[in-house]
Amino acid sequence: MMATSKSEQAYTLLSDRIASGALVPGYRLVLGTIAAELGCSVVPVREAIRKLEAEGLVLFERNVGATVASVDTELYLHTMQTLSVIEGAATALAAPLLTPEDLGRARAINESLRQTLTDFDPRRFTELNNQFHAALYENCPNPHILDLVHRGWARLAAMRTSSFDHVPGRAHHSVAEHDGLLDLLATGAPAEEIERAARQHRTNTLNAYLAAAGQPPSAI
Amino acid sequence: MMATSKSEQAYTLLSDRIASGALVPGYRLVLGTIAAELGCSVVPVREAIRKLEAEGLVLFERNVGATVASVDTELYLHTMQTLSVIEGAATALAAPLLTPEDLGRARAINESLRQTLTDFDPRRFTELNNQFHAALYENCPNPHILDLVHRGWARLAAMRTSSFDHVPGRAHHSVAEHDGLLDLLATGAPAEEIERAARQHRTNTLNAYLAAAGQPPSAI
DNA sequence: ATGTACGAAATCGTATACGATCCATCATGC
DNA sequence: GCATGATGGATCGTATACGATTTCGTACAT
Repeated sequence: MMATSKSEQAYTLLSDRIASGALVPGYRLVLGTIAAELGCSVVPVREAIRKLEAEGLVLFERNVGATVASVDTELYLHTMQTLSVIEGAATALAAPLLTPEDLGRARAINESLRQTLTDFDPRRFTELNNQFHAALYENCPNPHILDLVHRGWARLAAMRTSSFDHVPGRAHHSVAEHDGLLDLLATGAPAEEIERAARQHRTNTLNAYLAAAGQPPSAI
Repeated sequence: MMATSKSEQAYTLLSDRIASGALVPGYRLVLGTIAAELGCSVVPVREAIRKLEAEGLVLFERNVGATVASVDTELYLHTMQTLSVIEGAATALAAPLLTPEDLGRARAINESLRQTLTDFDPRRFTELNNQFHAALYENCPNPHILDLVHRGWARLAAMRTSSFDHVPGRAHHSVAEHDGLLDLLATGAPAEEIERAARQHRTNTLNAYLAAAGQPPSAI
């Protein structure tokens, strides 16, 4: 009858809205309101919020309520740093399993990225950029690492604000670095080298943000 | 009146029991039973289980129920691999903040470890080993990474089985590798080098397990 | 004007209740 | 004997209800 439970529906709904930015950080999540909108009672909504809390997407205060995790520059940058580490590992682990078709798709996506550079649209760039990296690490044989990458992205998406959407010139470098990464993968470079390159690519972006925030570059 | 909510009590209770091994993997968590034991209704227990599910400690199947995440050799090893990556990064990031006192404490713990080698007790060794590593990475400036390390340990503790408690000879190597790591830290080696050493140390343990399971060593 | 006390409204936390679903057991037919 | 289908019990999923707690506005005293 019902394919998914109401608590899962609530979880998906809220999760999507936070990721899409429809629910801005700091927004107050009132149980009754959400329940009314979903056409259910508060119990499933509470469960959904508990899950979101465990993932760090919302803050839950006893007897006060839940709010979308607030934008915290520091946390945002820390999450990026974490992601650079995890995604580097994921890419290295997935590399031996990449088929020529996978690489071809990744190259095609990167060409699309290159085209967006002339008429830059941050949202589209981010979207394609995610697709590019996902293509490289998606068949990582360690599901645990893959899960962490996905969670990391969810957090970043939830916290993304206009102030971080674009660092001038970074997009051009990014596309070029993608080329380098693809070449490494095509030549079957050792795992360690791939990991270093993938992480460095992410760290470069992180450092661009850090520099914009007047902070020293990442130590790793 | 009530310091913590019942759902948090339930969460803590179950979390502790799983970590301590009192609840073995595969154990069926029946809402009503747990609720009765806690002296509360099922609603808070459900919330607690949702949180545990989000952390990967329990499996939750719709209309069927929750079970403690089952022992899965593959998942166990994957979690170790993940931890080697995260903990390496955490150690590298924490290294510049280590005080001589911190290093002294770590050395003392490693000496305790060395002493246990003569009359080997796997449980005590594991406990001290955790203390040693925690001393090195505990003041990692990236709370997100630190959180992942803690969660990784919780998962490993929850899944630990007798079959993985001990790989012959590994403990001796481990203590020696600790010495090497301490020396690196004392001389203020670059972050990259520390990360590699910390990760390699973990990867060696992982590979010992993999070898025992007749599998090839980790690629990273 | 500022701070405090109080009361009302909003919201949370959880017990209870009951329908929905699943699983095990047993009966039935082949 | 084995497959198939019915039945009862166990368990889950969630609506509802109500007490507990916080928050906010208002009145009052300083």
